[in-house]
Amino acid sequence: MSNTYQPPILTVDSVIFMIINDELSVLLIERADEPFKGKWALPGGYCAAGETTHAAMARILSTKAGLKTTSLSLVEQLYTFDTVARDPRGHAVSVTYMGLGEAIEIKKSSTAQKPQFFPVKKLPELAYDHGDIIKYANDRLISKISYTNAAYALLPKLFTMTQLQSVYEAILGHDLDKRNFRKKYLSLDIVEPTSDYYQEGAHRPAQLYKFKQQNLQTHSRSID
Amino acid sequence: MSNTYQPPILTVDSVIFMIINDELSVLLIERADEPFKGKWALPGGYCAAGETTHAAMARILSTKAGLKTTSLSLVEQLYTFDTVARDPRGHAVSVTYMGLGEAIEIKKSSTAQKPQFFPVKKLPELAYDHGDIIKYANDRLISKISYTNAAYALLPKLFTMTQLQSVYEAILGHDLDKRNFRKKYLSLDIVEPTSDYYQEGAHRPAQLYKFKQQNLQTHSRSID
DNA sequence: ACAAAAGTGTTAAGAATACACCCATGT
DNA sequence: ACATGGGTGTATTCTTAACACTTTTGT
Repeated sequence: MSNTYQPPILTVDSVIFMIINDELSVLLIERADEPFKGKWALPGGYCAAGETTHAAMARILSTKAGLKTTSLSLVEQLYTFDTVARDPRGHAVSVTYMGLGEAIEIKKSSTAQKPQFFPVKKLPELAYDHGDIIKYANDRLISKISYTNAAYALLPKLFTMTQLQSVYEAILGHDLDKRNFRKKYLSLDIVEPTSDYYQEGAHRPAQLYKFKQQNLQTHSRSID
Repeated sequence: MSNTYQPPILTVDSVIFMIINDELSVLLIERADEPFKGKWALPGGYCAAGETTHAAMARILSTKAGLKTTSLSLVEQLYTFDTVARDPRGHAVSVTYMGLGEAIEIKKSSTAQKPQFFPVKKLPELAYDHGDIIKYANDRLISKISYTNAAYALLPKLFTMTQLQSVYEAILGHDLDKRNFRKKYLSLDIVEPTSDYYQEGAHRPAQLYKFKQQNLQTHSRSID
């Protein structure tokens, strides 16, 4: 309004989930400086005038975690936290995003900030309110995967029904019945079988499936 | 990062819903100045350093629309929009909130900006991207009312089953079967009958019910 | 007696759950 | 031949959906 208007500091934090060894895992960075030096934090940083929050997220992920946004198959805004006393520099507002991708190797050499994935069940000591943010993201992911095809973003293009089921089990945190899961998932009509098979180990090869759509779609019934 | 850091402009916009004459309606203000002079807009304004977005929303609703936040039984953050070219003054980020309340009279005298409720089916010409924001809020409301007790925020403490059903019909946009609605809603165990009755017109009086909880609760099955 | 909204039950179809064995492969 | 994970069907219970008449009141 007046020419003395001073906006709050605006930051962006990202919760990047991947399934690693059948566990839902989140990308964290060890803080090199105070505050919270030595603690682990979500990749985050400042959003500047003229830069969208989404662009800021992409820039920060790339520079601080060596992760290209192109490795993420699904990015969704989560929530905007008022964090009046969170940053010692004063009042800040933090826009948070959730990103999902197929498991990849992070190049540790690309930064001094040691990006690393941790299973959400075994998190280290966290900086700021990042524990709350991860909890919020995890809750959102549980509901997204229940009523949408979001699992496509955590799997390779072709995958077996067992892999798909284990993504659900990792996120929902409980086991599912194999027969019921397959029956219901196929009846949702969002995946289709391919003519390829995946052979691994001393057992029958598994048929490979793919999602009909590689973008977020809501389906009729929910999985839980 | 550096001492030359300049954050984007931060604004807050509110989508206030009430049920008026059995129609879902949204609070709008006629713009007195350019840009979009004469068009209708969501109540919104700047968020300043040291002020949380929620506090900014309360202040703006009160000063621009004469509406106290205490008239709202449920306030929920919706989404944060990057609006690079939205405000002619340059890059802005807008945090949006949805507020639900029981239908009340707005004191028009309290401001020059003519706050007024419009049915969401019959909106006037809107400023900025406020049509998109209202659509987003409406979608969120539809899903919230389907799997939570959010309807409590749009009704008086005591209400009849017919009133409750008509809240659902106004939001979902289609009619529901009276017997099935009552059976299912009662089986959710989130409302309870009182010993009071509501007598209006030349017909049998209606039993009054109340919600067991006056805060947001997720329930097991969904209404649609 | 009539108009107007309140209130109430049954049946059929669809969805969810529980549960155990055979199949194809490598060693 | 055996170990390993892949793949499949049925019976029961629960949930949803479709549908019409009686009750209570004021005029």
